[in-house]
Amino acid sequence: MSVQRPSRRATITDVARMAGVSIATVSRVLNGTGPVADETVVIVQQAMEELNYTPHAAARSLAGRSTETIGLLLPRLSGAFYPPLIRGLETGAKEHGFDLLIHASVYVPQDGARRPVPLDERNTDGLLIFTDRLDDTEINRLYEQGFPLVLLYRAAPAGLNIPSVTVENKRGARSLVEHLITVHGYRRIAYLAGPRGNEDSYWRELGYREALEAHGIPFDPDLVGRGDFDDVLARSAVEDWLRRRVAFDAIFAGDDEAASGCIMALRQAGKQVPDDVAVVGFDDVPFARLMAPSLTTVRAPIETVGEEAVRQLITVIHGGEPVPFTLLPTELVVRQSCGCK
Amino acid sequence: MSVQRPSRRATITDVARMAGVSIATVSRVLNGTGPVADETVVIVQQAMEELNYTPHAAARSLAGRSTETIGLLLPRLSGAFYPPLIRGLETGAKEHGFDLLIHASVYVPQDGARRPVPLDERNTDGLLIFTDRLDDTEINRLYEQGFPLVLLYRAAPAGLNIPSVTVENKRGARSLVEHLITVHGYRRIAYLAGPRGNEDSYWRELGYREALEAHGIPFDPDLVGRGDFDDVLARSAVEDWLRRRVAFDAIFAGDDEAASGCIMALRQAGKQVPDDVAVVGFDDVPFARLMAPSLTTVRAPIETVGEEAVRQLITVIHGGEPVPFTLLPTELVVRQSCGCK
DNA sequence: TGCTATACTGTAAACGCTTTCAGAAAGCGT
DNA sequence: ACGCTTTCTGAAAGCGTTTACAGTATAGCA
Repeated sequence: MSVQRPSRRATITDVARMAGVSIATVSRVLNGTGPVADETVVIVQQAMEELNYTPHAAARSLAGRSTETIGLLLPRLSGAFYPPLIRGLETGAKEHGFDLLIHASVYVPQDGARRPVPLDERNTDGLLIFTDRLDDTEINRLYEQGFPLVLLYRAAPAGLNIPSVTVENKRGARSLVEHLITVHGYRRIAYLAGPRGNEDSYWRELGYREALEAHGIPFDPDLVGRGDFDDVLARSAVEDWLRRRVAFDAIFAGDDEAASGCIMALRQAGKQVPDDVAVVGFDDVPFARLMAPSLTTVRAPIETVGEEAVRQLITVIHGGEPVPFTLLPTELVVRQSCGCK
Repeated sequence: MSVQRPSRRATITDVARMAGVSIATVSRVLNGTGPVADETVVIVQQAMEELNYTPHAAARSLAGRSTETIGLLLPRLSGAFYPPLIRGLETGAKEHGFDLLIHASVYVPQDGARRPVPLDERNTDGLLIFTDRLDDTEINRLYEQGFPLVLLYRAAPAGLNIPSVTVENKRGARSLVEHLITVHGYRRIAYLAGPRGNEDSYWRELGYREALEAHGIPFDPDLVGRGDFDDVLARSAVEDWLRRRVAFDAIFAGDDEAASGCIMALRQAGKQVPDDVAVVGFDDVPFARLMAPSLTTVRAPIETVGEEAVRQLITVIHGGEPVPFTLLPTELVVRQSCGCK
């Protein structure tokens, strides 16, 4: 029985010493680079086993090897939207033998002592960037360096050839709003926009406007509010409308999360959904079908977006030619919150 | 206008060269260690600014400095349970100036070529470990090394003094089941357990049994199934019961996620909830109130668990004395899925 | 004036790894 | 016996930091 020293983690040197070889040889058997005698391989492997050796990732990447890890940068993780996305990403990553490290935090623009992003070209092999998590100058730097990047739910900045994957927002929104107009005859339809600058929101609003226009309904700026794709904010936005006695017979909430906020606000105010006011969302997150009333929405293949994004990223990492722009189809899902039954 | 070299990231050496000082000095102004002439500080800072310098985290931690980062290890991120937890963790981390890095992946026990966990004592200052994400031997190693650890939703392995934070599962479950018994008169109450070995599930089942016993209802093993805290699995578990014509008048689904699966299964089978079968969950995730029928459940302060866990972890990191075991109170939330109105 | 303390700065080692280079040993054809 | 490959191995440099250590001025003090 050996003395258990205050177990420092075993290093490559420890393994080398125990196996009676040089660290170079250990490195070789570890990575399968260069020829090593079968006999030596066995000895080294035993030593690694014995010492429970795990290579030090930081040292590894410092010494210039790939990390087998991809990073995901997003502003936050709270919300029903993210779980399917993450699931897709994980599925994709696992499939290709990559690890996924996630950093969720809002991007704080240029303020003197800004924190560096803890996930970058130095500890990952590639980065998935969700919406506006990283600003264009940083994206530029990474891009010019040739670092593998894939954008989620946003297009690449002008001139940069960065693959991006998103969904058919405009088309989905348009068919959703047209459903409200043609099937239910609503004409005062409100829209709750997402966060400022958000691309999804931009396209959804465009779809909304197109639908109105196609049916001769004038666009009324009073009927556009900010829900920020967030239940709490959407709720207060609707409360505000109610207080100001804005008249509407339906709300396109921007996304499902916001839709749930709308429903809470309306219910609180004693309005029936969908009888008094119809509410529709976007995304078809898992709980949409479980809501009361079940939510009419647009199915966006969130999980597929994740898988596809990873696929593109790994293509880039392997030096392949990615699909520059992937637009996944959306589909209207009619349930009850629009007035259908 | 200067020539734009294929922008390699600036290193401390670049900064030193530009400022005309040694790298030691740069390091000193960077970390505020050791005395540096005010004048020099300015010059160095300008150089850093100019070069857009960011220290290389991996190199830093290699050289033995703290990382200002804490890691979160969990089996997965999909499910309504996680967003509030993450939110709590982020709030806590941000509050203390730490970054949070997340690795979500099931733990694969001892199979020869097992992947090392990409988050450990070498790139974080401390680790938050959710349920059974890491096995006891690894926890042991980290612990003996004196590495800061906090356990979420599980107690420390015997003998190890690792802080852990969880919720009053047993008490919550008991009051939930007692509600079903005393208020609604149900006697055939089924229970859907969580994943094998899961502590939450263990205590909830204990609470369930206590409630039965306290009211003279014999425990029937046929009424215990596996839902794994997952909607899909819970759904098929219920379908299985239905197929086998097991009789029950209420289901305690283990958690809210599983409850939603139960409701889908029952609805599919033409059963009314709560009229034919009552369903209750646990956790009170955000969508519980929005479900149809709205879900009777137990409010577990998930977000608070997160905040508290970070607080403990950071206490340990700073060398303080943590609270060894934090048990947060739960509270019965009566809505409609139990039969109340 | 010379001495010592003080303020500042640079040199170099170390962290754990990969990789280039060169050398040793063994096999082969002549 | 000779030289040439081929196979295997080790020494050492380098990745970007921190930090002990060793300076070098400068100021203060006798």
